[in-house]
Amino acid sequence: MSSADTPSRARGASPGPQGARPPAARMRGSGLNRGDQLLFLTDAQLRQGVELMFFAYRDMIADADRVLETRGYGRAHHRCLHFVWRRPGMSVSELLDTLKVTKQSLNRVLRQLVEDGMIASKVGPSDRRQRLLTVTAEGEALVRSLSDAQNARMRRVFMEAGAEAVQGFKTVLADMIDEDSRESVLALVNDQPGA
Amino acid sequence: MSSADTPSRARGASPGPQGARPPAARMRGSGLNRGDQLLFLTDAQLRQGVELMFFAYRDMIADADRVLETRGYGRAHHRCLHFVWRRPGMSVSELLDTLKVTKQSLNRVLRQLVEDGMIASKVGPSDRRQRLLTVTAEGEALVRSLSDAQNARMRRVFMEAGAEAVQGFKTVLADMIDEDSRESVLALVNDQPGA
DNA sequence: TTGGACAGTCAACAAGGCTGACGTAAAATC
DNA sequence: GATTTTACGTCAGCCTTGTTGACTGTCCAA
Repeated sequence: MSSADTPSRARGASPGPQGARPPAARMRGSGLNRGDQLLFLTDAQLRQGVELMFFAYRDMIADADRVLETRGYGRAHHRCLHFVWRRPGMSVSELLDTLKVTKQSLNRVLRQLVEDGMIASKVGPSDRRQRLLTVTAEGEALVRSLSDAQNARMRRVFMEAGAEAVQGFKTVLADMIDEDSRESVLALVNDQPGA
Repeated sequence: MSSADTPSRARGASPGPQGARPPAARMRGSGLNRGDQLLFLTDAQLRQGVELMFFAYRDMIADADRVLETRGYGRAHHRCLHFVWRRPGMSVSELLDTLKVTKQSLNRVLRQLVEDGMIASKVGPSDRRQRLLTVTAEGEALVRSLSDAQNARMRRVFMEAGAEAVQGFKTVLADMIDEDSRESVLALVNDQPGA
């Protein structure tokens, strides 16, 4: 009620009831009037975006959770392991920056992973205050099984949705990242593992 | 390395380095060969999808967090409040189903919200075992300020990305939801607040 | 050489998940 | 009518993962 159907700082165009799944209303560039153009900016549409993020993220993360609990690890371990794998040799503070948690919080899981032989930590050659992190062979095996679990879902979804939808998906998500960190985050995301 | 560039149970087509932001490679339906068609299904592309979900979700949730901490509430309160607002008069067990947490976990935050006068709980008229939940005027004001915070980001993103990208974004997220619950979740998401 | 800045560690606490056990009332079933 | 099932609340205790505060070790510049 109230502001739910207002045109979001833009213009008036009531969304009206739409079936449980809008059948890919392929609106091409120029074949629509001003009202249609802004239809996707109503508060109801924005709320749908937020809610979809919640449900999709929850179910996506669950795939990895099932693998993690067999090892006695949590999501924090997963994130830590993943990004060290992505950027071998990164320092603790670099990892801190990408994860945006406190160093004390990170340290707990990092210590476990090092003790378990998943991550190797060695003193930086130029700056001996730093600990440079790499995943061990065992750690890489775990990373692989974790990403396999999540990739299976992604692969199915991408396949069903098609290349064009995937492109839109990535465009929107990239824009959603905080502007301050967007450039560096996208540099990490788009970095090829083999390069 | 290793399986990172393999064509994902499909075919071989190496992605190769691509600039920090693929400039909207608008591949229309039929103007591409088999290799191009499957380019978006490489493991590297799938990994990007997962990572983008992580970063976008993190930054999106942060908007609401800033509002919540001024009230002394957490994300659990937010979720609870939001879905009661979306489905006024829902029972505790219905809320349990949508949130997928245990009743003990929910009960802790729900009790607080009722005590604080954000949510009203009254005995069900037909089944007196049930507690039917609604948000109070005060609760609705909080919901509003929370969604305002998140909608601001969504609005900017949707505006910048355009209707077509938003369509793709929603298609992919909807497909990402567990198949068992997808239908009921989408019914909730697509339900118009005013209806 | 000394004081600040930085990297990382240890300790304690809080939020919010979880399981298990138990109680109570109401509904459903036998 | 007696029994079982369901809906909900609650107590107790555990775990993960976030927080702040206090601390050590290292580097560098005044």
